[in-house]
Amino acid sequence: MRPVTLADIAREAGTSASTASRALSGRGYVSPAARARLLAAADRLGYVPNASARTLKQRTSRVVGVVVSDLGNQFYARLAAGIEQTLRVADYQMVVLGDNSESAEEVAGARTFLAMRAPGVIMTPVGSEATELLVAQGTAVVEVDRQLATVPCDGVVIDNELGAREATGHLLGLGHRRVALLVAETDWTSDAGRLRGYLGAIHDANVRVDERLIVRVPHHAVDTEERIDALLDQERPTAIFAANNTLAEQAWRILRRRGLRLPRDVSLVGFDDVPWMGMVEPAITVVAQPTLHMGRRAARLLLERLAEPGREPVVECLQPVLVVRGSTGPIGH
Amino acid sequence: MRPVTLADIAREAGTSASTASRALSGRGYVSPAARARLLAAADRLGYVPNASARTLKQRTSRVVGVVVSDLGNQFYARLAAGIEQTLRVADYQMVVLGDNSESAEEVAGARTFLAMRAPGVIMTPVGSEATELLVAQGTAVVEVDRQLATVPCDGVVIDNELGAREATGHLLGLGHRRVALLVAETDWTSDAGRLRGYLGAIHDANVRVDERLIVRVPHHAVDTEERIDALLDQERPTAIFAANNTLAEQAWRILRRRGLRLPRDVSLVGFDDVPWMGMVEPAITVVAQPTLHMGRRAARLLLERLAEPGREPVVECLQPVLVVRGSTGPIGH
DNA sequence: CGGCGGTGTGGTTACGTTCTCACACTTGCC
DNA sequence: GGCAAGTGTGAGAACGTAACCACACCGCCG
Repeated sequence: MRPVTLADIAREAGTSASTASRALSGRGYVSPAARARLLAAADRLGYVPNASARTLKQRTSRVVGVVVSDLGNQFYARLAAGIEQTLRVADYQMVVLGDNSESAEEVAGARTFLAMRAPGVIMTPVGSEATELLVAQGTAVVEVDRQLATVPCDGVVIDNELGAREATGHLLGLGHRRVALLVAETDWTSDAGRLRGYLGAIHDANVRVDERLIVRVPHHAVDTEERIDALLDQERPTAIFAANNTLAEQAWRILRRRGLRLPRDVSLVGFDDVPWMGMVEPAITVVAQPTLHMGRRAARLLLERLAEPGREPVVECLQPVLVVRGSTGPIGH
Repeated sequence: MRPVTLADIAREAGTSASTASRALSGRGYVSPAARARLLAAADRLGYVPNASARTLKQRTSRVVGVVVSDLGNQFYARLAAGIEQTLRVADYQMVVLGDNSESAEEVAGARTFLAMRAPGVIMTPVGSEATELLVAQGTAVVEVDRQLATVPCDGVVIDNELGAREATGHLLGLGHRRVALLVAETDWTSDAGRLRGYLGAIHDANVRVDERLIVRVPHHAVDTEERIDALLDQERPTAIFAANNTLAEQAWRILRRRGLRLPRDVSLVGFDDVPWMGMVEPAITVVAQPTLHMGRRAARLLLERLAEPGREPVVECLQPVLVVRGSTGPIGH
């Protein structure tokens, strides 16, 4: 039951371990005859290479670390799916770790990946420490969805500002003047960009920004509903722009519970298209982002960097697209 | 920039590598003074243990392999999320691989995990070969969602037959007699159980089973819509039981496109509750399964087996629960 | 006082692979 | 004929850790 080693198949084929290694890894000279004997022996004995021995010797592994906030969230799951697909065809493995949007867990994850000698890590960053740690040790890092790094590294983001600007502009174009914004209270570039886009659109329309219409919801907040309720009670917005998919869902539930009709009583725009948004009646107007594609792109960027370590950092910015559906309409009277 | 090794911190603290190893791994005698010096040195130098060296030496790793059909499907993503949560607190890492419901890819994944010397693997199996391979090499395997293993191994499933029986019984109780079944055409226990539950309920109600009402949809089928259309055109069922979340979604879309009203024109029951089902109007009656919990349970089962390898295989069967919502009602006239 | 169990330490080896090097043999070319 | 370049092979040394073993010291008891 002891696993079969290179030495075993070398003995079986009557060669040395060196030759066996060359035959199976495909590097270096091996005569066709010897190669054939070795491959046959490996197959016969059911040889499985020992990845840790290889990693130890080569000082790098075929493992790419991925750290996302929460695999349960559709957005991160799709990101991971895209990453996995791309890595798999390149014969890399994906190790997924969840931080709970906690910087400490993210750093712990980084240490884990360093321990595994992962050549690269892809993450939706929460803080900058993890990236600093990794880059300092020579690990390639790709940030996805937002940029927090204080050191140069690759990234894949979408144009949050543009997306938010279009969403808000769409509402303003329909005549809305009291447009509320629900946004996560983070120091992330994603949320900052969406806020900026919102403000920019309002400014462009020569509407006065009303701070009371901007609801900043902290992470892990338990009183999100109360905040939205308060907004509706006190500010009576005619339209709401919910800047991520969970806020959109909560807003939608509250509006429905209150019996408010979309879009007659209030218009709603979300950010990040998830299945329910296209299925409810009326369907939700949303800024859609190519999530799966972002994952694929991030993985590809990482692979490129591994192939060419000296390359200048690249930050890819993808375009979101506003999908107008039934939840938005002209302002009521 | 060479990574810091045990030897480095041993030198720094004036001890041998052996002592350093004992101090940092916590196994064996080390004087408090030496331990303190070593921990300080490790911290100062930024020591990161080399996981591959450890794995090589100990002949086992802290990595658990997970292979699911498709991370993009909410069901598998939640499963993975539950697994990851549980593994993380036990200080194991999760490597996720997607087969595309292809047995060959599943086997390739198994080889990968053997190469990584993963002590255990959790999978939603597609074939039995991968499990056989793994178990033959001494790797613990937990099957989730369905059982295909030909060798004894642990498993976490839900009572598909019961769930389907309740769903079908619910429809029959509402007076439906032409109850169609949409089910995936696989040899998986999950689908087989759901079919059995459907048949059982119909039989119990003394209704004749009409084979034409049973639509078996092959994997990767491109003509699923046509099949459902044909069912509606030719058989005019008054109720449909869609035995997984994707079939439910397709059925729902077709019904809506045709302008059929739920539940007046036709009743619809799904299997596996996903967010949109509770949000559309009317909401979809569904057999809900504790997906996240299944993932957690599977991981826990694996950890238990790793702790006690000789234990008899355990197959945990969780209970689904029928959530009655608006998509089902008394038969029209 | 001799042995004995507990404490603490370091040397050495093994884990399985890849890589470097040395060497042997074959061609081909000046 | 000799020398260079190409082809093929094996010995041996890493890679960084943990386990095993030997040893040295302490206090204690008979």
